[in-house]
Amino acid sequence: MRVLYVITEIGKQSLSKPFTYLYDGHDQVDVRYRVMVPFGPREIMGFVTRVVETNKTKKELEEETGMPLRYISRVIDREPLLDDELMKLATAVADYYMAPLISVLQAMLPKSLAPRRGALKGPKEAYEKWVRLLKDEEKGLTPKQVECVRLLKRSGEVLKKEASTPAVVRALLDKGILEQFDKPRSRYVIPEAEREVAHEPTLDQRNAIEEILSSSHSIVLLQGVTGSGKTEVYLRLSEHYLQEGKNVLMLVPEISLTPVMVEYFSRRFGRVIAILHSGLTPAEKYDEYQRIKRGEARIVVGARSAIFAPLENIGLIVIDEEHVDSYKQSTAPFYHARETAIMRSKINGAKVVLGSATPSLETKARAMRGIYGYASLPRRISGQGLPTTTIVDMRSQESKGSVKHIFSKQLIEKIGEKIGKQEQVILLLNRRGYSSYITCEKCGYVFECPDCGSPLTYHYEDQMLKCHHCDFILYFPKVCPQCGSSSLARVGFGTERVMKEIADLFPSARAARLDSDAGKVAKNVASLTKAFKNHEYDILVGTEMIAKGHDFPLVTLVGDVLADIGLNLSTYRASERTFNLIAQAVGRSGRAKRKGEALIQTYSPSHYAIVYGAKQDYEAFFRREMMARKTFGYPPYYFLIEVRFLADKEEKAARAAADFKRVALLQGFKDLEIVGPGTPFLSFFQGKYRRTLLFKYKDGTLLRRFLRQEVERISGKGGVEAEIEVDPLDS
DNA sequence: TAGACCCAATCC
DNA sequence: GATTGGGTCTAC
Repeated sequence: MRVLYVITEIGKQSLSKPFTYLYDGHDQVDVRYRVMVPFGPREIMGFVTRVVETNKTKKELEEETGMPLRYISRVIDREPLLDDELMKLATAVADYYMAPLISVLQAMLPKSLAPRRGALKGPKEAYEKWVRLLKDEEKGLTPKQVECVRLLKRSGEVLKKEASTPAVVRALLDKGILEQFDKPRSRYVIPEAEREVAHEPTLDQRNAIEEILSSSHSIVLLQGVTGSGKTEVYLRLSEHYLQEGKNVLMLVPEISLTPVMVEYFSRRFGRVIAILHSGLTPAEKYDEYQRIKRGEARIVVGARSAIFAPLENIGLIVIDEEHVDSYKQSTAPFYHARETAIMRSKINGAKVVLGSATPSLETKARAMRGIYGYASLPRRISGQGLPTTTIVDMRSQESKGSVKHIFSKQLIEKIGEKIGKQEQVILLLNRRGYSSYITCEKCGYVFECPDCGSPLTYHYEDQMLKCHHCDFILYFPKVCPQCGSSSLARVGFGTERVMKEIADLFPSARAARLDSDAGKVAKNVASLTKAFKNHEYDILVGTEMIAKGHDFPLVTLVGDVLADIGLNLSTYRASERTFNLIAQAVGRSGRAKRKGEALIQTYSPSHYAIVYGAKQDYEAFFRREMMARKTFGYPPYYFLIEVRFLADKEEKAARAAADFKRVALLQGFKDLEIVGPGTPFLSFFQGKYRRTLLFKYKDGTLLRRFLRQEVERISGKGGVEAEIEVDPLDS
């Protein structure tokens, strides 16, 4: 007889302890195996964390534990689900982020291998489902269905899962408006890129490589200005570790940046690369996962979740653009890929390289204190200096009626000049849609999202009002629902509006737009960037998506249409984000032979994030921002943990938060400040009211234990759910 | 007073 | 997360 300790697939704080089951069958079963277990009246999946062999009978064991024990229903795996290294990593992540271990396991494995029931009907099929439009009809459809129809009208054939939510697609298929068809799965075949002959690294690059390899630190910050050739350093380092027989994990901040990185690596190293990110179809992801596990790949390139790749014998982990927020998962277990990489290197001894032109304050501070090693690339590889930047004070621009111009005179002149010279222009505006909100000029009514209360953004392309925070959408109505007036004003502007202004001002210019609306379908991002690179367009308009990573040699002007967006967000990182975005955007300009220029339009021309961003003066920004962090008690001087309370009644959430704070204060922790109870930006969302408490502390050993216990204790009681996020970025 | 409905405790 | 059972409300 074997006693199995099993954690269940239910990733809830209150259920994160192991349950005890019995097994006397003949199948192989051990720790790290998945099993099906009876759980109350039903059957769920579990994951074995401990096995004890015994000669005792069921009865004796039940007497011993003082509760009735049940037998597991069956064993699922034929071998352990994870190797020792990944299991240790999962435990470390669960521990640090105070998350249920099962939720970490679920986050790190492909759906069909995760410990959850859904994995049983997992996707191992060799094809994938696509949809296309059968008839162009919108009558009698819900807004979401219409949105889907219009997307297909624009994009043609689309992967089923990219078209819309499953329910919407199902409905449209039933109505005969869409048709579904199978395409052979395009297993991500790495394009057999022509092998390049590696050119000589520059002196700076050689120094950086030498510094990283000889550093006694296992974690090294590689700080290099935009266009300084960080990628070449990654490639050279990879070559070094591959030659030593070690493998390489290469992380990029976004899925859309993987193809570029894959191309660099495949040109240098051929086909030993695997790709891992959440944009792959389930079948592709399963394939790649197994391929890595079988040892067929030496290099894994991917986004956040690729930090959990089952790659063995890793010698090097690179986190490119380590400062980017998307490395932090915004749902449980809320892990950060950079911190996870560091945990992994402690387990497997790999070297971690954190690359950035504008490192996060945390990373830079640790490098300066000697906790991390440091290497730098101070010059651009082209020999070009950084672009000349100009800050344009929009307050002094003439007004056209009551509406401010979107473009200053200076920017219009510059755009004309550049496209006249057959050079390219990037216009950055970190806001999607046409106008930021719609208001009635008669009664002042503002269209708001009924689900979360934020204003709805008007989208010209499909004539819809959309919520940018949840997935609510609505037809653009002709009249005000409050007073019936038809004078609805479109206030504020987004990327769609910029496109329209460009079309009016420069009718002959070829302009393209790239944001997450246009890039909804993954292939669009790749084809648009490629087309722009080939000079099929003169102007590229987009959100921060276009500011990162890409190398467009013909771009000599970057215009930041409104740098203030984001500066007023209620997060302690508002300045850092604004600075990063400006610095990254400016860095897109003049990367090749021709000198670049950048123009920053703003209503806060003296804000330090904008001034230093325009100058790309990272060091000055760092010093100034560190002062602010120290004064206000934020990272890297203090650690943060946010506890959120969700309930169906506002008072319940508020009461739970207040009670929690009172209990916490009674503990008398030193150097602890509790901010709140606060009302988060989305105070009502998905049918739940929210309140938050922010814990700011220096030494968390006792506090962390208390928080975990207390959250576990109150969670699920009195209709309130509590949730912990360690190191929140948005507080 | 039976049936509908809601909530929250329980799951090994 | 899903189920159940108990408590309370409601309609006749």
